[in-house]
Amino acid sequence: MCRVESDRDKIDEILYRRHTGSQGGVGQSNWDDRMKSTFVNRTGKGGKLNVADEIESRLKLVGLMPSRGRIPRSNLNRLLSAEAFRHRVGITIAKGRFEFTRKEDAVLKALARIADDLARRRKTLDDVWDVDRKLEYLDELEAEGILPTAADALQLPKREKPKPAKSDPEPEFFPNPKPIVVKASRLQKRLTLIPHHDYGVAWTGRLQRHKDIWNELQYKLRLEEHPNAIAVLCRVLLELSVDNYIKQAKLAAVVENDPLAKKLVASAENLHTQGKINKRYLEVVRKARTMDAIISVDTLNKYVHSPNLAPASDHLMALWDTFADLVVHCLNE
DNA sequence: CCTTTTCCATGGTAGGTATC
DNA sequence: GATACCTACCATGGAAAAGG
Repeated sequence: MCRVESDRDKIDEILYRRHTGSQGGVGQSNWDDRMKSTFVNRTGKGGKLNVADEIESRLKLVGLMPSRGRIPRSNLNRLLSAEAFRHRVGITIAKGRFEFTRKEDAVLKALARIADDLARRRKTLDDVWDVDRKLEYLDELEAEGILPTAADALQLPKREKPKPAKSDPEPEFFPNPKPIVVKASRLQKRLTLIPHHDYGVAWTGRLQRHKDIWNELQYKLRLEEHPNAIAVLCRVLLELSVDNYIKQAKLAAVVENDPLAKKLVASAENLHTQGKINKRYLEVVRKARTMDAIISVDTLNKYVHSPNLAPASDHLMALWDTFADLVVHCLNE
C-alpha cells in the first residue's frame, strides 16, 4: 500500500489511525507504547493536558496574551512542571484537571506577566533550566508583587454538585497558602512518619540528600517496623533542613555547631520576621523544642546512644506534625 | 558558529487489577 | 480483605535539533 500526501497534518492523521488502533485494533501495526506516546505527544492528540496550552487559551480568553511574539510553550511547561511551582502562581493540575488555587484574575495577571517575559525573551531557557533558577525567577516575581498572595485565596468554592454517594465531612477549601494538602485520607491508618501529601517542597540539586531522607520517611520506613530508624532520621532531617535554611538565608546568629534547639528557634524567628510563619507557630516551636528529647538533646551522637530512647509512633507523628511546616519552609529557602 | 528550543531516557510514584 | 504485581503517568535534566 502506498499513498502520497503533502500535508503533514493529514499524514499524522492517517498514521494516528493506523498505529494507535481505530477499529478495535484492526490494522494496527506494532508500535510499542513508548513509540505511540512519542507520536501522540508530537501530534498533540493525547488527551493529556498541556499546562502551557491551557494557560495560553485562558489568556487568550481575557485578552492578556503577550502583545508580541509567541509563548515558548516548552519553557513555560518547564517552569511549571512541578506542583510546587504551580502552586506559587496559583494553579494546579492535580487530578488531571487544570484549576486555579487563587482568585482567577490575580493568577491570570501573574501568568500574563510570565508569558510576556518568555515571549519577549526577557526570560529564556537559561532562567528556567533547573529548580534553582526557577526558584530565583519566581522569587523575583514575588518580590515585585506579581504573584498571587494569601489575600487572593479562594472563597469556599460553592459545592454545586452535592454528591449523594459521598458523606465527605470536611469541605475542601484551600487552607492557608503554601502547602496545599491535597486530601487527608484519614480513612487509612497512617503508616509512615510523613503522610503522603504533597508538601510542595521544591527539591533543588543541593537538597538531594534531604530528598532521599524525606522519601524514606514518606514512603519506605513503616512506623511500626522501624521506629528507631525513623526517630533518628527524623532528627537528621530536622537538622539538615535547618542547616540549609541557616546557610541559604545567611543567618549570622547561629553556626552549624550550635545545638539543634538553638538553630530551630533562630530559623523560626527569622522566618517570622520574613512573614513566612505567624507568631503562633513561632511560639509553638519555641515551646516544643524544650519538651522533646529528640530536639533538646544536643548532638545526634548523644541521641543515638541514649539508652532510654524508645520512640512511640504516635509521639513521632505528633513531633512531625509540629515541625512539618518549619521543615518545608527551611527546605524551600 | 553559538544560543535557544524541543525531545526523550531515566528513575521514580500512584493507583488499578489479579491472585491468594 | 490483603497482598503482589502491573501499567500509566510524572519530574528532571542532558542530548539533539532548530534558529539566528
